[in-house]
Amino acid sequence: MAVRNPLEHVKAIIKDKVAAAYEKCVQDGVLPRAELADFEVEVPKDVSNGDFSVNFAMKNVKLLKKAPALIGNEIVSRLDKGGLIDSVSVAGPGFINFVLSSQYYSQQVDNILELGGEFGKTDCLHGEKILVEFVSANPTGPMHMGNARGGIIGDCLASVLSYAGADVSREFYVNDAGNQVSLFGQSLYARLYQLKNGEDSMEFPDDGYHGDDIRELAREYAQQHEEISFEDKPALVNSLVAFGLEKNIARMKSDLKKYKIVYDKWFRESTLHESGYVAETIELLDKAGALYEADGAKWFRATDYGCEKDEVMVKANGFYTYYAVDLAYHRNKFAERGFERCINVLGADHHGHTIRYKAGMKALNIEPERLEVVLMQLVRLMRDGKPFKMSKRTGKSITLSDLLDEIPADAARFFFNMNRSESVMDFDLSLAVKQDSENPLYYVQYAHARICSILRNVNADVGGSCAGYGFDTAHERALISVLSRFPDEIVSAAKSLEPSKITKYVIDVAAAFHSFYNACRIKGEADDVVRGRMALVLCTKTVIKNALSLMNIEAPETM
RNA sequence: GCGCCUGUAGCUCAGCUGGAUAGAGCAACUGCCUUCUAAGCAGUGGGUCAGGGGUUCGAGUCCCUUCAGGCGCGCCA
Repeated sequence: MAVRNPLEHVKAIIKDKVAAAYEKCVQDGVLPRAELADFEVEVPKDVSNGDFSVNFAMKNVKLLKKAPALIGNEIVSRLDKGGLIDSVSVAGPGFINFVLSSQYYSQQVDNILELGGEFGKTDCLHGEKILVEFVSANPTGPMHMGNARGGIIGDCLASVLSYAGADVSREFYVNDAGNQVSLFGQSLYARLYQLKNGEDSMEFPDDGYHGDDIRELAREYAQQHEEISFEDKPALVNSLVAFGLEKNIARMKSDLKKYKIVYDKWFRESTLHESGYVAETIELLDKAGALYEADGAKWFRATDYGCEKDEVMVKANGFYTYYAVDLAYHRNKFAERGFERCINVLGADHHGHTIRYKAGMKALNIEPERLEVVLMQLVRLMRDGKPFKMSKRTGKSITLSDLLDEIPADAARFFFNMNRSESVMDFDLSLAVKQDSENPLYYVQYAHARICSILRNVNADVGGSCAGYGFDTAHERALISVLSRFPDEIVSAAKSLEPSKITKYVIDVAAAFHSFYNACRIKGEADDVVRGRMALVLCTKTVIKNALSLMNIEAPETM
């Protein structure tokens, strides 16, 4: 019977054994009975301290009124070792350290072999329905570097959550209505007019979109429409907006696809207006007594729900604010579509939104904890160790597709998921494109390719079992304990909403493997050694492959 | 002014719900290929965990405070 999370499993066993030993201590009268503080079983940083350590004695030093070392010794002398444990000792400030047996190690290896492609998956989120919204860039122009990072973080986070057993949807919210879109239309109109009547025929709106992509769209529009009449401006603007949005959205989809990001849903803001959902949301707030009128506008009493100031919902000109629409969108996620949790990956410049969303949710009677925000610091682009300047004059900066012209999608995916999202990130283009050890992706992929090479070169009947081989060397054991951690790493990444942990982890796996590879030969060793080590190599391959496939990165057979 | 985030080795960053002598990678130096991929391994040097208080068996981690950097505070989105 395979164990999905072996580390958690063995920790629970050890914990029970310690608790039972304490019970014996009480019966023997060497320790007083007390309501125990919770204690932990953990993997020591320094593996020479053992496979697992328990802080029972330190946690309960006050309750038990004895020195930690003494408590530890009493526990150890009454501990039932069973087949799993080789030795137990007390060390340092009072840790009870466990060294596990050969049997334990071969069990771990067989367990991973048995689970294969399933190893790493757990059901710690047992089917929770979770929506992850990420990127959601304005469709008024091309995507930039911030979107590149947010895209990877969101995509990998979604994968982590589904490995942890959740029912996950990826969503892109398309702002295809509102003020920005109307500006987009005005900009397109102006460029089209200039195109037909000369550059100086019309002044370009100050707050319009100055990028070249707008000119390009106007040109394409002109090519595809023979008769263009400037007389009915609203009609032309509408037509331009529809044209431009479709072009831009299609382009975002294809850029993201190159980046291996595929969404379950592209949710359009306009649908919230068309269905009357925004109006309905405002009505609900009104009924809850959370609205008032002032200066011709409708305000939300956000201060009653923990905000610093109230917010306008309906402007004096009758239009909804961005905030009102966004709140309706969030109500739609929870109330209409039944997501239990929603996670938004946002750039740090949007952090002020969080408290306002939550205030609105409270007023709408939706538990605010169900919305979680992953704040992502922005990316500083570097080249050869120096900040990479983008030209302001032309309005040009590095777009997501420019990035993919320079570096492979996998390298970008790995890099953008290396740091925790809240750290400010320097992204060095010249480093990412280098195919050597400076890029940790190749370090990991190299480990996988090496493994595949071993599998090609060594003829061994590994048949899915290490057949009880003891794994007595430090390198073998270190590798096995790293491998066993995988499901636990997924759980930890899922709980902290931090997919970068998986990247860090897979680097650890590669390091443990390379180390093992250099210390332990396989070819030419005795039969049982060959069988055991080949099984271990297969396990390592499984873990690297599973972790990389979670990140949607290739695991090459040769390099 | 108020709020959020950040500050760990020369550089880029880890450090799990507080745990043992604070760790990797890069850069520098020294070793290791007649045997499974040297895109690798082993080793050396490198630190006032921004500063100062506090909480306790124990603080890089929690609380307070000062300093430094980033960002946000529109009837923009």
